[in-house]
Amino acid sequence: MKNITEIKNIFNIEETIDLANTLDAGQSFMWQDISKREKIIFEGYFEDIKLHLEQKLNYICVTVFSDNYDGNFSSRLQKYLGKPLNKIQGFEVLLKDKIISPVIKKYPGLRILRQDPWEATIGFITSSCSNLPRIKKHMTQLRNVTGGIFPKPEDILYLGEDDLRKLGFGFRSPYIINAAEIILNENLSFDHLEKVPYEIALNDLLNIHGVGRKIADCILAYSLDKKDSFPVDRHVLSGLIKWYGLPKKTNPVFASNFARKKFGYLSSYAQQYIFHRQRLASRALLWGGKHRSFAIDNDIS
DNA sequence: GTCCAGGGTGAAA
DNA sequence: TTTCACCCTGGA
Repeated sequence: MKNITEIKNIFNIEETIDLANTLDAGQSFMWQDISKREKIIFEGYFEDIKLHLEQKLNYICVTVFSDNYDGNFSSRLQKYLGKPLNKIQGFEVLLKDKIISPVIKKYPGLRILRQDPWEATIGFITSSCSNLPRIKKHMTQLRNVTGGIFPKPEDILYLGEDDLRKLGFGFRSPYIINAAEIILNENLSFDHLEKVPYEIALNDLLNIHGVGRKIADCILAYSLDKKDSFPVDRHVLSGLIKWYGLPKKTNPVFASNFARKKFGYLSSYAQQYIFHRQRLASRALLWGGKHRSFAIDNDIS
């Protein structure tokens, strides 16, 4: 049913951002691809306000379905959308990497998001041993339970494990409860994690039951701006083995430490590009194949 | 319809 | 250090 009281506000973000590969390729599970015909549009929420982001050549057209936002909304949204690699000091090092360099040239508009850490934590706990469509479905359902506003830790506890299981979270349900408890008991503060170095933030996150190294690294990289985090999932692991000479049976923690040492503060970008290369390689679409990217090559070429 | 595997983790061998 | 169960569902 169409909501006749729906208010639309439109503004543009005058920057090149590759929406599809930034919002809808594993960093976030909060965006739905609602593209039709030639238009690339993603629907999602920022600060619990419903948005449409439409991919234009050199900018993003933002439609806000609310009147309830302030003058700094746009700049906070820009911060959420992160920075392109070429705005990171010393990024040229990655151009010298034979594996990463061609992917950078293909996807210069790929960014690292700065999501809300609480939402990211729930999202990545949910991602464990699941797949993209299902994770997104769960995240959407969870948001809908609380009327379009993403549930706070207290809402999660109010829901309880049984209701989470009914929503389909399965064995991840108690993990989500535990995350909420740890936040409410003030044993973990995301504001604090943002300020401390990677290692300390990592150890704090590992206290959440159901958060291991991979999920912690995702939270650190994609919501807490820890650019020296390098999440290793099965795809990235096989990429590292295939392209960087790691032994066949390397475990993910060793691989992550190896990559962090190699890429330093460019780790999260390096990881995304290796992930994309592996993702495309596995679909045999990399060179010359059809793919969805409306990124415009500006000053990286 | 049935079968399998999916961006992992924690506990038990 | 290695193996296994854990929930559930999209896609073959």
